[in-house]
Amino acid sequence: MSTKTQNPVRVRIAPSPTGPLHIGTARTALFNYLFAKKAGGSFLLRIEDTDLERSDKKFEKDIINNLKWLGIKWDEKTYYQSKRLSIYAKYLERLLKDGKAYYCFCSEEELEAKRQYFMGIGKAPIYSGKCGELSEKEVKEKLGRKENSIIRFRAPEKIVKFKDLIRGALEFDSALIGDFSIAKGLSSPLYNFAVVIDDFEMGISHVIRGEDHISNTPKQILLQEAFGFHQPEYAHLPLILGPDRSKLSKRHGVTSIADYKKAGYLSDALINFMAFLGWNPGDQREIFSLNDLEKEFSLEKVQKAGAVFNISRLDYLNGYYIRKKPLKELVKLSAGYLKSAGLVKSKYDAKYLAKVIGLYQGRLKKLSELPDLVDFAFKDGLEYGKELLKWKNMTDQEVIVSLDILQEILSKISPKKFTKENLEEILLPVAQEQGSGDRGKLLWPLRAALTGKESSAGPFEIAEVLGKIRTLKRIKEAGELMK
RNA sequence: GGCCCCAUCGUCUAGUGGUUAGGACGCAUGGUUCUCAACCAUGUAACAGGGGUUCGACUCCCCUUGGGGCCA
Repeated sequence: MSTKTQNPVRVRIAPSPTGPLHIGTARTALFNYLFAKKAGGSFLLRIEDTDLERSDKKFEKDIINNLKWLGIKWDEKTYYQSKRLSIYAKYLERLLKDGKAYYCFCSEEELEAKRQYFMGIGKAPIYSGKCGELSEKEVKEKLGRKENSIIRFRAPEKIVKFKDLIRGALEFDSALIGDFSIAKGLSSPLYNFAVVIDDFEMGISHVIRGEDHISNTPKQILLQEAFGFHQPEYAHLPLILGPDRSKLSKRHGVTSIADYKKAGYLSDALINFMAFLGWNPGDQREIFSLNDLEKEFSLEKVQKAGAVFNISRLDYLNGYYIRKKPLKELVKLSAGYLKSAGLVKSKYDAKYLAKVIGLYQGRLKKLSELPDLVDFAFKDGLEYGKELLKWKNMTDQEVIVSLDILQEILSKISPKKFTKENLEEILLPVAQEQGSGDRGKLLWPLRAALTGKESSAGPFEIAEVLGKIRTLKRIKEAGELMK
Protein backbone atom coordinates (compact mmCIF):
# COMPACT_ATOMS: atom_id res chain seq x y z
CA MET A 1 0.00 0.00 0.00
CA SER A 2 1.25 3.43 -0.81
CA THR A 3 0.34 4.86 2.59
CA LYS A 4 2.86 2.52 4.15
CA THR A 5 5.75 4.18 2.46
CA GLN A 6 4.48 7.56 3.52
CA ASN A 7 3.89 6.65 7.13
CA PRO A 8 6.74 4.81 8.73
CA VAL A 9 5.74 2.00 11.03
CA ARG A 10 6.06 3.05 14.64
CA VAL A 11 4.69 0.84 17.37
CA ARG A 12 5.05 0.76 21.10
CA ILE A 13 4.55 -1.19 24.27
CA ALA A 14 3.21 0.84 27.15
CA PRO A 15 3.46 -1.04 30.42
CA SER A 16 2.53 0.38 33.81
CA PRO A 17 5.22 -0.23 36.40
CA THR A 18 2.69 -1.52 38.89
CA GLY A 19 4.02 -5.05 38.81
CA PRO A 20 6.84 -7.09 37.31
CA LEU A 21 6.92 -7.78 33.57
CA HIS A 22 3.93 -10.02 32.99
CA ILE A 23 3.91 -12.79 30.43
CA GLY A 24 0.99 -11.10 28.66
CA THR A 25 2.80 -7.79 28.43
CA ALA A 26 5.92 -9.55 27.24
CA ARG A 27 3.94 -11.29 24.52
CA THR A 28 2.37 -8.01 23.41
CA ALA A 29 5.83 -6.47 23.39
CA LEU A 30 7.10 -9.35 21.31
CA PHE A 31 4.34 -9.00 18.71
CA ASN A 32 4.91 -5.26 18.47
CA TYR A 33 8.63 -5.77 18.18
CA LEU A 34 8.23 -8.41 15.49
CA PHE A 35 5.78 -6.29 13.56
CA ALA A 36 8.20 -3.36 13.62
CA LYS A 37 11.17 -5.50 12.61
CA LYS A 38 9.32 -7.08 9.74
CA ALA A 39 8.20 -3.70 8.46
CA GLY A 40 11.55 -2.02 9.03
CA GLY A 41 9.91 0.34 11.49
CA SER A 42 10.52 1.36 15.08
CA PHE A 43 9.46 -0.22 18.31
CA LEU A 44 9.23 2.10 21.32
CA LEU A 45 8.92 1.68 25.05
CA ARG A 46 6.75 4.01 27.05
CA ILE A 47 6.43 3.61 30.78
CA GLU A 48 2.94 4.57 31.90
CA ASP A 49 3.75 5.74 35.37
CA THR A 50 1.14 8.41 35.98
CA ASP A 51 -0.43 6.41 38.76
CA LEU A 52 2.07 7.52 41.37
CA GLU A 53 0.60 5.45 44.16
CA ARG A 54 0.84 2.15 42.40
CA SER A 55 3.93 2.76 40.29
CA ASP A 56 7.25 1.59 41.60
CA LYS A 57 10.81 2.07 40.35
CA LYS A 58 11.62 -1.53 41.10
CA PHE A 59 8.92 -2.72 38.71
CA GLU A 60 10.13 -0.31 36.10
CA LYS A 61 13.59 -1.86 36.36
CA ASP A 62 12.13 -5.34 36.26
CA ILE A 63 10.25 -4.54 33.06
CA ILE A 64 13.28 -3.02 31.38
CA ASN A 65 15.70 -5.74 32.43
CA ASN A 66 13.46 -8.59 31.45
CA LEU A 67 12.56 -7.15 28.08
CA LYS A 68 16.28 -6.92 27.45
CA TRP A 69 16.83 -10.42 28.72
CA LEU A 70 14.24 -11.69 26.26
CA GLY A 71 16.10 -9.91 23.49
CA ILE A 72 13.26 -7.50 22.78
CA LYS A 73 15.10 -4.27 22.12
CA TRP A 74 13.42 -0.95 21.66
CA ASP A 75 14.48 2.01 19.58
CA GLU A 76 14.94 5.53 20.85
CA LYS A 77 15.01 6.55 24.47
CA THR A 78 12.57 5.17 26.99
CA TYR A 79 9.55 7.46 27.35
CA TYR A 80 7.97 8.20 30.71
CA GLN A 81 4.48 9.56 31.11
CA SER A 82 5.46 11.14 34.40
CA LYS A 83 7.81 13.41 32.46
CA ARG A 84 5.11 14.49 30.06
CA LEU A 85 2.57 15.91 32.45
CA SER A 86 2.78 19.40 31.00
CA ILE A 87 1.91 18.03 27.58
CA TYR A 88 -1.28 16.44 28.86
CA ALA A 89 -2.23 19.59 30.73
CA LYS A 90 -1.92 21.60 27.55
CA TYR A 91 -4.28 19.31 25.66
CA LEU A 92 -6.64 19.10 28.59
CA GLU A 93 -6.90 22.87 28.75
CA ARG A 94 -7.60 23.02 25.08
CA LEU A 95 -10.48 20.59 25.41
CA LEU A 96 -11.85 22.51 28.37
CA LYS A 97 -11.58 25.81 26.57
CA ASP A 98 -13.37 24.44 23.50
CA GLY A 99 -16.15 23.12 25.70
CA LYS A 100 -15.35 19.57 24.62
CA ALA A 101 -14.62 18.62 28.18
CA TYR A 102 -15.94 19.80 31.52
CA TYR A 103 -15.38 19.52 35.22
CA CYS A 104 -17.61 17.07 36.99
CA PHE A 105 -18.29 17.43 40.70
CA CYS A 106 -20.55 14.48 41.21
CA SER A 107 -19.66 12.33 44.19
CA GLU A 108 -18.65 8.74 43.80
CA GLU A 109 -21.64 7.60 45.82
CA GLU A 110 -23.97 9.53 43.56
CA LEU A 111 -22.35 8.01 40.48
CA GLU A 112 -22.46 4.54 41.90
CA ALA A 113 -26.14 4.85 42.76
CA LYS A 114 -26.92 5.96 39.21
CA ARG A 115 -24.90 3.11 37.84
CA GLN A 116 -26.81 0.61 39.93
CA TYR A 117 -30.07 2.15 38.86
CA PHE A 118 -29.28 1.90 35.16
CA MET A 119 -28.11 -1.66 35.50
CA GLY A 120 -31.30 -2.47 37.34
CA ILE A 121 -33.49 -1.25 34.53
CA GLY A 122 -31.32 -2.94 31.90
CA LYS A 123 -29.67 0.12 30.48
CA ALA A 124 -26.06 1.05 29.86
CA PRO A 125 -24.62 2.72 32.97
CA ILE A 126 -23.61 6.03 31.46
CA TYR A 127 -23.02 9.38 33.04
CA SER A 128 -26.03 11.69 32.95
CA GLY A 129 -24.11 14.70 31.70
CA LYS A 130 -25.39 16.73 34.61
CA CYS A 131 -22.20 18.71 35.32
CA GLY A 132 -21.88 19.45 31.64
CA GLU A 133 -24.74 21.88 32.12
CA LEU A 134 -22.99 23.91 34.78
CA SER A 135 -22.38 27.57 33.97
CA GLU A 136 -18.85 28.91 33.81
CA LYS A 137 -19.50 30.85 36.97
CA GLU A 138 -20.72 27.83 38.89
CA VAL A 139 -17.69 25.84 37.81
CA LYS A 140 -15.35 28.61 38.93
CA GLU A 141 -17.02 28.81 42.30
CA LYS A 142 -16.87 25.08 42.85
CA LEU A 143 -13.25 24.93 41.81
CA GLY A 144 -12.54 27.88 44.07
CA ARG A 145 -14.07 25.98 46.95
CA LYS A 146 -11.80 23.07 46.05
CA GLU A 147 -14.71 20.70 45.60
CA ASN A 148 -13.63 17.26 44.48
CA SER A 149 -13.74 17.04 40.72
CA ILE A 150 -12.69 15.09 37.69
CA ILE A 151 -12.61 16.09 34.03
CA ARG A 152 -15.05 14.49 31.64
CA PHE A 153 -15.07 14.38 27.89
CA ARG A 154 -18.27 15.53 26.24
CA ALA A 155 -18.76 12.54 23.97
CA PRO A 156 -20.58 13.35 20.74
CA GLU A 157 -23.33 10.92 19.83
CA LYS A 158 -22.34 8.88 16.84
CA ILE A 159 -21.46 5.44 15.62
CA VAL A 160 -17.72 4.99 15.97
CA LYS A 161 -16.29 2.68 13.36
CA PHE A 162 -12.81 1.36 12.96
CA LYS A 163 -11.03 -1.45 11.26
CA ASP A 164 -9.13 -3.90 13.36
CA LEU A 165 -6.30 -5.61 11.51
CA ILE A 166 -7.09 -8.88 13.24
CA ARG A 167 -10.85 -8.72 13.70
CA GLY A 168 -12.08 -6.68 10.78
CA ALA A 169 -14.67 -3.91 10.97
CA LEU A 170 -15.87 -3.01 14.44
CA GLU A 171 -18.43 -0.41 15.49
CA PHE A 172 -19.70 1.08 18.71
CA ASP A 173 -22.53 3.42 19.56
CA SER A 174 -21.07 6.27 21.58
CA ALA A 175 -24.47 6.96 23.13
CA LEU A 176 -23.81 3.82 25.15
CA ILE A 177 -20.51 5.19 26.36
CA GLY A 178 -21.55 8.58 27.60
CA ASP A 179 -19.35 11.39 28.86
CA PHE A 180 -16.38 9.46 30.18
CA SER A 181 -13.69 10.66 32.55
CA ILE A 182 -10.35 11.63 31.07
CA ALA A 183 -8.45 13.11 34.02
CA LYS A 184 -8.58 13.49 37.74
CA GLY A 185 -7.20 16.97 37.30
CA LEU A 186 -5.04 19.01 34.95
CA SER A 187 -1.92 17.18 36.04
CA SER A 188 -3.32 13.71 36.40
CA PRO A 189 -4.57 12.37 33.11
CA LEU A 190 -6.39 9.04 33.01
CA TYR A 191 -5.45 6.14 30.79
CA ASN A 192 -7.75 6.72 27.81
CA PHE A 193 -6.68 10.31 27.52
CA ALA A 194 -2.94 9.89 28.04
CA VAL A 195 -2.63 7.11 25.45
CA VAL A 196 -4.27 9.19 22.79
CA ILE A 197 -1.98 12.13 23.39
CA ASP A 198 1.14 10.00 23.65
CA ASP A 199 0.42 7.88 20.63
CA PHE A 200 -0.16 11.02 18.61
CA GLU A 201 2.87 12.87 19.90
CA MET A 202 5.08 9.85 19.38
CA GLY A 203 3.79 9.28 15.87
CA ILE A 204 2.50 5.79 16.58
CA SER A 205 1.23 4.21 13.37
CA HIS A 206 -0.15 0.93 14.69
CA VAL A 207 -1.60 0.20 18.07
CA ILE A 208 -1.07 -3.49 18.76
CA ARG A 209 -2.38 -4.47 22.16
CA GLY A 210 -4.49 -6.97 24.07
CA GLU A 211 -8.10 -7.68 23.30
CA ASP A 212 -9.06 -6.25 26.67
CA HIS A 213 -8.60 -2.82 25.10
CA ILE A 214 -11.18 -3.23 22.36
CA SER A 215 -13.85 -1.43 24.32
CA ASN A 216 -11.46 1.42 25.12
CA THR A 217 -10.83 2.01 21.46
CA PRO A 218 -14.02 3.96 20.62
CA LYS A 219 -13.31 6.35 23.49
CA GLN A 220 -9.83 6.92 22.22
CA ILE A 221 -11.07 7.48 18.70
CA LEU A 222 -13.59 10.04 19.93
CA LEU A 223 -10.76 11.87 21.62
CA GLN A 224 -8.60 11.72 18.51
CA GLU A 225 -11.43 13.17 16.50
CA ALA A 226 -11.92 15.96 19.02
CA PHE A 227 -8.29 16.95 18.50
CA GLY A 228 -8.24 16.25 14.81
CA PHE A 229 -5.53 13.64 15.22
CA HIS A 230 -4.79 11.10 12.58
CA GLN A 231 -6.13 7.68 13.57
CA PRO A 232 -3.59 4.88 13.98
CA GLU A 233 -4.28 1.38 12.76
CA TYR A 234 -5.51 -1.03 15.40
CA ALA A 235 -4.78 -4.69 16.01
CA HIS A 236 -6.18 -6.39 19.08
CA LEU A 237 -4.39 -9.52 20.13
CA PRO A 238 -6.13 -12.49 21.70
CA LEU A 239 -5.63 -12.77 25.45
CA ILE A 240 -3.44 -15.28 27.20
CA LEU A 241 -5.70 -17.39 29.36
CA GLY A 242 -5.32 -19.46 32.51
CA PRO A 243 -6.44 -23.10 32.65
CA ASP A 244 -9.96 -21.90 33.53
CA ARG A 245 -9.97 -19.79 30.36
CA SER A 246 -10.09 -16.45 32.15
CA LYS A 247 -7.46 -13.80 31.56
CA LEU A 248 -4.12 -15.05 32.87
CA SER A 249 -3.37 -13.49 36.22
CA LYS A 250 -1.44 -14.05 39.42
CA ARG A 251 -4.10 -16.29 40.83
CA HIS A 252 -3.27 -18.79 38.09
CA GLY A 253 0.28 -19.03 39.41
CA VAL A 254 3.54 -17.69 38.10
CA THR A 255 3.04 -14.90 35.56
CA SER A 256 6.17 -12.80 35.68
CA ILE A 257 9.00 -13.25 33.26
CA ALA A 258 11.46 -12.81 36.11
CA ASP A 259 10.05 -15.87 37.83
CA TYR A 260 10.32 -17.97 34.71
CA LYS A 261 13.88 -16.86 34.33
CA LYS A 262 14.57 -17.77 37.93
CA ALA A 263 13.04 -21.19 37.42
CA GLY A 264 15.55 -21.82 34.69
CA TYR A 265 13.66 -21.17 31.52
CA LEU A 266 15.73 -19.96 28.60
CA SER A 267 14.77 -16.80 26.80
CA ASP A 268 14.81 -18.71 23.49
CA ALA A 269 12.17 -21.08 24.83
CA LEU A 270 10.03 -18.31 26.23
CA ILE A 271 10.17 -16.35 22.98
CA ASN A 272 9.29 -19.38 20.88
CA PHE A 273 6.52 -20.29 23.26
CA MET A 274 5.01 -16.81 23.51
CA ALA A 275 5.07 -16.33 19.76
CA PHE A 276 2.91 -19.40 19.35
CA LEU A 277 0.34 -18.15 21.80
CA GLY A 278 -1.87 -16.69 19.12
CA TRP A 279 0.39 -16.90 16.13
CA ASN A 280 1.72 -19.62 13.85
CA PRO A 281 3.55 -19.64 10.54
CA GLY A 282 0.72 -21.37 8.69
CA ASP A 283 2.68 -24.55 8.15
CA GLN A 284 3.93 -27.31 10.43
CA ARG A 285 7.11 -25.71 11.71
CA GLU A 286 7.22 -25.22 15.46
CA ILE A 287 10.74 -24.14 16.29
CA PHE A 288 11.44 -20.46 15.79
CA SER A 289 14.25 -18.27 17.07
CA LEU A 290 13.67 -14.58 17.59
CA ASN A 291 15.54 -14.05 14.37
CA ASP A 292 13.29 -16.43 12.43
CA LEU A 293 10.26 -14.71 13.88
CA GLU A 294 11.50 -11.30 12.82
CA LYS A 295 11.48 -12.54 9.26
CA GLU A 296 8.22 -14.44 9.28
CA PHE A 297 5.84 -12.73 11.64
CA SER A 298 2.66 -11.26 10.25
CA LEU A 299 -0.54 -10.00 11.83
CA GLU A 300 -2.64 -11.87 9.28
CA LYS A 301 -1.63 -15.11 10.92
CA VAL A 302 -2.66 -13.97 14.37
CA GLN A 303 -5.48 -15.90 15.98
CA LYS A 304 -8.73 -14.33 17.16
CA ALA A 305 -9.48 -16.60 20.09
CA GLY A 306 -7.70 -16.52 23.43
CA ALA A 307 -4.91 -19.01 24.07
CA VAL A 308 -4.53 -21.04 27.24
CA PHE A 309 -1.08 -20.89 28.74
CA ASN A 310 0.16 -24.46 28.61
CA ILE A 311 3.18 -25.01 30.83
CA SER A 312 3.96 -28.52 29.61
CA ARG A 313 4.56 -27.18 26.17
CA LEU A 314 6.90 -24.53 27.55
CA ASP A 315 8.75 -27.28 29.42
CA TYR A 316 9.11 -29.27 26.26
CA LEU A 317 10.49 -26.30 24.34
CA ASN A 318 12.80 -25.43 27.19
CA GLY A 319 14.20 -28.95 27.21
CA TYR A 320 14.69 -28.69 23.51
CA TYR A 321 16.57 -25.41 23.73
CA ILE A 322 18.70 -26.65 26.61
CA ARG A 323 19.75 -29.62 24.48
CA LYS A 324 20.62 -27.32 21.60
CA LYS A 325 22.59 -24.85 23.71
CA PRO A 326 26.38 -24.97 23.32
CA LEU A 327 27.72 -26.55 26.51
CA LYS A 328 29.90 -23.57 27.32
CA GLU A 329 26.92 -21.26 27.35
CA LEU A 330 24.86 -23.72 29.31
CA VAL A 331 27.56 -23.79 31.98
CA LYS A 332 27.43 -20.03 32.30
CA LEU A 333 23.67 -20.08 32.57
CA SER A 334 23.70 -22.89 35.11
CA ALA A 335 26.52 -21.83 37.41
CA GLY A 336 24.28 -19.55 39.43
CA TYR A 337 21.92 -22.38 40.33
CA LEU A 338 24.77 -24.51 41.61
CA LYS A 339 26.20 -21.62 43.55
CA SER A 340 23.01 -20.79 45.34
CA ALA A 341 22.56 -24.45 46.16
CA GLY A 342 25.98 -24.26 47.80
CA LEU A 343 27.48 -26.89 45.50
CA VAL A 344 30.14 -24.66 43.96
CA LYS A 345 31.96 -21.55 45.08
CA SER A 346 31.87 -18.27 43.22
CA LYS A 347 35.20 -19.23 41.67
CA TYR A 348 34.50 -22.57 40.12
CA ASP A 349 36.30 -25.01 37.87
CA ALA A 350 34.55 -24.36 34.56
CA LYS A 351 36.00 -27.45 32.93
CA TYR A 352 34.72 -29.76 35.62
CA LEU A 353 31.38 -28.02 35.63
CA ALA A 354 31.10 -28.50 31.90
CA LYS A 355 31.69 -32.23 32.33
CA VAL A 356 29.08 -32.53 35.03
CA ILE A 357 26.49 -30.45 33.25
CA GLY A 358 27.22 -32.27 30.02
CA LEU A 359 25.99 -35.38 31.78
CA TYR A 360 22.57 -33.84 32.19
CA GLN A 361 22.16 -31.56 29.22
CA GLY A 362 19.92 -34.10 27.52
CA ARG A 363 17.84 -34.71 30.61
CA LEU A 364 16.99 -31.23 31.81
CA LYS A 365 13.74 -29.38 31.44
CA LYS A 366 14.63 -26.44 33.64
CA LEU A 367 17.98 -25.23 34.90
CA SER A 368 16.63 -25.11 38.42
CA GLU A 369 16.46 -28.92 38.40
CA LEU A 370 20.22 -29.14 38.09
CA PRO A 371 21.39 -28.98 41.73
CA ASP A 372 19.32 -31.99 42.79
CA LEU A 373 20.55 -33.93 39.82
CA VAL A 374 24.26 -33.29 40.11
CA ASP A 375 24.90 -32.83 43.82
CA PHE A 376 26.74 -36.17 43.94
CA ALA A 377 29.46 -34.72 41.74
CA PHE A 378 30.31 -32.12 44.37
CA LYS A 379 29.75 -33.93 47.65
CA ASP A 380 32.26 -35.99 49.48
CA GLY A 381 30.15 -38.71 51.06
CA LEU A 382 26.73 -39.78 49.80
CA GLU A 383 23.82 -40.65 51.96
CA TYR A 384 21.51 -43.44 50.96
CA GLY A 385 20.15 -46.71 52.31
CA LYS A 386 21.62 -50.01 51.24
CA GLU A 387 18.42 -51.09 49.54
CA LEU A 388 19.20 -48.56 46.85
CA LEU A 389 22.13 -50.68 45.72
CA LYS A 390 19.92 -53.62 44.82
CA TRP A 391 18.83 -54.22 41.28
CA LYS A 392 15.48 -56.02 41.10
CA ASN A 393 15.53 -58.66 43.88
CA MET A 394 19.25 -59.00 44.41
CA THR A 395 20.37 -60.27 47.80
CA ASP A 396 22.90 -58.50 49.97
CA GLN A 397 25.43 -61.13 49.03
CA GLU A 398 24.91 -60.61 45.33
CA VAL A 399 25.40 -56.88 45.71
CA ILE A 400 28.64 -57.47 47.60
CA VAL A 401 29.84 -59.76 44.84
CA SER A 402 29.08 -57.15 42.20
CA LEU A 403 30.85 -54.45 44.15
CA ASP A 404 33.89 -56.67 44.67
CA ILE A 405 34.11 -57.41 40.98
CA LEU A 406 33.87 -53.71 40.18
CA GLN A 407 36.52 -52.86 42.73
CA GLU A 408 38.86 -55.42 41.33
CA ILE A 409 38.46 -54.55 37.68
CA LEU A 410 38.38 -50.79 38.02
CA SER A 411 41.41 -50.62 40.25
CA LYS A 412 43.43 -52.15 37.43
CA ILE A 413 42.50 -49.45 34.92
CA SER A 414 44.93 -46.55 34.79
CA PRO A 415 43.50 -43.12 35.66
CA LYS A 416 44.16 -41.96 32.11
CA LYS A 417 42.08 -44.75 30.67
CA PHE A 418 39.19 -43.94 32.94
CA THR A 419 37.00 -42.80 30.06
CA LYS A 420 33.43 -43.58 29.24
CA GLU A 421 34.34 -45.51 26.11
CA ASN A 422 37.04 -47.50 27.75
CA LEU A 423 35.02 -48.34 30.81
CA GLU A 424 32.15 -49.39 28.65
CA GLU A 425 34.38 -51.66 26.63
CA ILE A 426 35.76 -53.33 29.70
CA LEU A 427 32.69 -53.49 31.92
CA LEU A 428 29.93 -54.34 29.50
CA PRO A 429 31.15 -57.89 28.75
CA VAL A 430 31.72 -58.47 32.46
CA ALA A 431 28.26 -57.24 33.28
CA GLN A 432 26.81 -59.47 30.60
CA GLU A 433 28.52 -62.52 31.99
CA GLN A 434 28.09 -61.77 35.66
CA GLY A 435 24.39 -61.13 35.41
CA SER A 436 23.84 -64.00 32.95
CA GLY A 437 22.45 -61.50 30.46
CA ASP A 438 20.99 -59.15 33.03
CA ARG A 439 23.57 -56.39 33.05
CA GLY A 440 21.71 -54.53 35.74
CA LYS A 441 23.21 -56.82 38.38
CA LEU A 442 26.52 -55.12 37.92
CA LEU A 443 25.59 -51.76 36.47
CA TRP A 444 22.79 -50.73 38.80
CA PRO A 445 24.89 -51.13 41.99
CA LEU A 446 27.70 -49.25 40.25
CA ARG A 447 25.52 -46.33 39.28
CA ALA A 448 23.74 -46.25 42.61
CA ALA A 449 27.03 -46.28 44.47
CA LEU A 450 28.36 -43.42 42.39
CA THR A 451 25.30 -41.17 42.59
CA GLY A 452 23.27 -42.31 45.55
CA LYS A 453 20.23 -41.96 43.34
CA GLU A 454 17.65 -44.18 41.73
CA SER A 455 17.87 -42.39 38.45
CA SER A 456 20.76 -40.56 36.89
CA ALA A 457 23.00 -40.37 33.87
CA GLY A 458 24.84 -43.54 32.84
CA PRO A 459 27.43 -45.20 35.10
CA PHE A 460 30.33 -45.06 32.65
CA GLU A 461 30.13 -41.37 31.92
CA ILE A 462 29.67 -40.64 35.58
CA ALA A 463 32.70 -42.71 36.50
CA GLU A 464 34.73 -40.79 33.96
CA VAL A 465 33.63 -37.46 35.41
CA LEU A 466 34.31 -38.55 38.99
CA GLY A 467 37.64 -40.07 38.07
CA LYS A 468 39.28 -43.25 39.29
CA ILE A 469 39.97 -42.27 42.86
CA ARG A 470 36.50 -41.09 43.72
CA THR A 471 34.88 -43.91 41.81
CA LEU A 472 36.76 -46.54 43.77
CA LYS A 473 36.13 -44.72 47.01
CA ARG A 474 32.39 -44.74 46.44
CA ILE A 475 32.37 -48.40 45.54
CA LYS A 476 34.25 -49.11 48.73
CA GLU A 477 31.81 -47.03 50.75
CA ALA A 478 28.94 -48.94 49.21
CA GLY A 479 30.61 -52.18 50.18
CA GLU A 480 30.92 -50.98 53.76
CA LEU A 481 27.26 -50.07 53.79
CA MET A 482 26.33 -53.62 52.79
CA LYS A 483 28.10 -55.16 55.77
C1' G B 1 -26.97 -5.45 33.79
C1' G B 2 -25.31 -2.95 29.03
C1' C B 3 -21.87 -3.13 25.05
C1' C B 4 -18.16 -5.86 22.59
C1' C B 5 -15.06 -10.13 21.23
C1' C B 6 -14.58 -15.33 20.49
C1' A B 7 -15.73 -20.91 19.40
C1' U B 8 -11.46 -27.51 15.27
C1' C B 9 -8.52 -33.16 19.66
C1' G B 10 -7.39 -32.02 27.13
C1' U B 11 -3.91 -27.75 25.33
C1' C B 12 -1.42 -24.74 21.15
C1' U B 13 -3.07 -24.97 16.26
C1' A B 14 -3.33 -26.22 10.23
C1' G B 15 -7.64 -25.87 7.32
C1' U B 16 -10.28 -20.65 3.81
C1' G B 17 -16.99 -25.14 -0.11
C1' G B 18 -15.37 -31.40 -2.03
C1' U B 19 -9.35 -33.70 3.01
C1' U B 20 -9.08 -40.86 5.52
C1' A B 21 -9.96 -33.18 9.24
C1' G B 22 -3.03 -32.51 9.32
C1' G B 23 1.00 -31.22 12.97
C1' A B 24 2.93 -30.28 17.99
C1' C B 25 2.56 -30.80 23.47
C1' G B 26 0.32 -34.19 26.84
C1' C B 27 -1.21 -39.16 27.61
C1' A B 28 -0.80 -44.60 26.35
C1' U B 29 1.88 -48.78 24.17
C1' G B 30 6.24 -50.78 22.00
C1' G B 31 11.55 -50.34 20.65
C1' U B 32 16.39 -48.81 22.67
C1' U B 33 18.20 -49.24 27.83
C1' C B 34 21.07 -50.97 34.58
C1' U B 35 17.75 -46.25 35.93
C1' C B 36 15.86 -41.50 34.39
C1' A B 37 15.72 -38.60 30.27
C1' A B 38 16.56 -38.11 25.10
C1' C B 39 15.49 -40.64 20.58
C1' C B 40 12.41 -43.83 17.13
C1' A B 41 7.63 -46.22 16.01
C1' U B 42 2.48 -46.77 16.89
C1' G B 43 -1.91 -45.35 19.15
C1' U B 44 -5.52 -41.92 21.79
C1' A B 45 -8.51 -37.67 20.88
C1' A B 46 -11.82 -32.40 17.83
C1' C B 47 -15.17 -29.43 13.87
C1' A B 48 -20.60 -26.75 20.67
C1' G B 49 -26.05 -27.24 19.04
C1' G B 50 -29.99 -25.90 15.63
C1' G B 51 -31.61 -23.67 11.30
C1' G B 52 -30.60 -21.89 6.50
C1' U B 53 -27.47 -20.95 1.53
C1' U B 54 -25.47 -24.77 -1.77
C1' C B 55 -25.23 -30.50 -5.82
C1' G B 56 -22.02 -30.38 -1.44
C1' A B 57 -20.58 -27.36 4.44
C1' C B 58 -15.39 -27.40 9.68
C1' U B 59 -15.37 -23.57 6.03
C1' C B 60 -20.60 -18.59 4.15
C1' C B 61 -25.31 -16.39 6.84
C1' C B 62 -28.74 -16.39 11.13
C1' C B 63 -30.20 -18.03 15.95
C1' U B 64 -29.13 -20.60 20.48
C1' U B 65 -25.61 -22.19 23.87
C1' G B 66 -21.00 -21.63 26.04
C1' G B 67 -16.56 -18.91 27.25
C1' G B 68 -14.16 -14.30 27.72
C1' G B 69 -13.33 -8.87 27.92
C1' C B 70 -14.68 -3.80 29.10
C1' C B 71 -17.73 -0.46 31.87
C1' A B 72 -16.98 0.31 38.97
